[in-house]
Amino acid sequence: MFQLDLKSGVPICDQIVNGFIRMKALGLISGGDQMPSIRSLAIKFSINPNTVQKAYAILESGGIIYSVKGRGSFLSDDESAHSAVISRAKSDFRAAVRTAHELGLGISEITEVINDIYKEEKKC
Amino acid sequence: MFQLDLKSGVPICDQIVNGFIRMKALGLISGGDQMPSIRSLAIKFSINPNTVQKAYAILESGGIIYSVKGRGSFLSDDESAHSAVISRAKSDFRAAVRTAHELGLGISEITEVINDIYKEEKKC
DNA sequence: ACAAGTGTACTAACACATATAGTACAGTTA
DNA sequence: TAACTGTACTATATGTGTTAGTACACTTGT
Repeated sequence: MFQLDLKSGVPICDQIVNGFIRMKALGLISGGDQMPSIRSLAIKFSINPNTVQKAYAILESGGIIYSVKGRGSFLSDDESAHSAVISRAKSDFRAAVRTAHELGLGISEITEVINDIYKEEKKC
Repeated sequence: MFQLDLKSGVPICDQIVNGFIRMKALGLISGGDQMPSIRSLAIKFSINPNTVQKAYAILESGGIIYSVKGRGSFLSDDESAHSAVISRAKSDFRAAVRTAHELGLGISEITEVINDIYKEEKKC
């Protein structure tokens, strides 16, 4: 399970959303798996249930999970929903690159950062 | 001179800060150059002078510019201040890459975005 | 049937950041 | 002196994020 950084400035609900997407991407969870209940996750993270609910609502609006009243929330089998979220992440990343470009970062410095973080994949 | 996107969600003061840093990086302005006055820039962009003042305060706190009461604001000669800001931008970009990596974006998708935005530089 | 757990849907309040509006003061320059 | 400059306030409005509390409908296990 992922962790939260309450003082990072990143909205908690976004951290929860990204946490589950990351777990899906890493194969730690897969389609059909039951999500933690809203209340239990709120207790675990010592945050408000409404915040978890908001995160789950975001995940459900994106088709990443589906919820059944009285039963719980489950990870969707729909791979296209997951890839759509990845597409949105790509869009966010594009904005970050654009900002870096505007501030004068050269392509060499950019690729340096990329290679640093993706070094494991490059070895393959 | 750069332009503002009032509906981008990016704070206006940040856009102003980044705009001048970008101009410095591109060589459009250099150390000792006089900055536009707070009021004139506010009129030019049709925004509140306080917003410009906040942007200038950020730039001054970072050593990018210095202000003289009654005379105006001027671009600093201190290159280390500018490089420090670039360093911070690099750090922010690193965080964005890390997020993209965590969400499962492959290096091919990453490089695709990079090449798209830096295409002009690649031609050189 | 009952209790416990589940998602869902509200309203209210608070904190914070952003931006606007207006005013005032101190210093410089022509 | 007039017009410009930066600086420093207060106040207001807006939007977002979070917390708090309540209520309802549904499912599951006993």
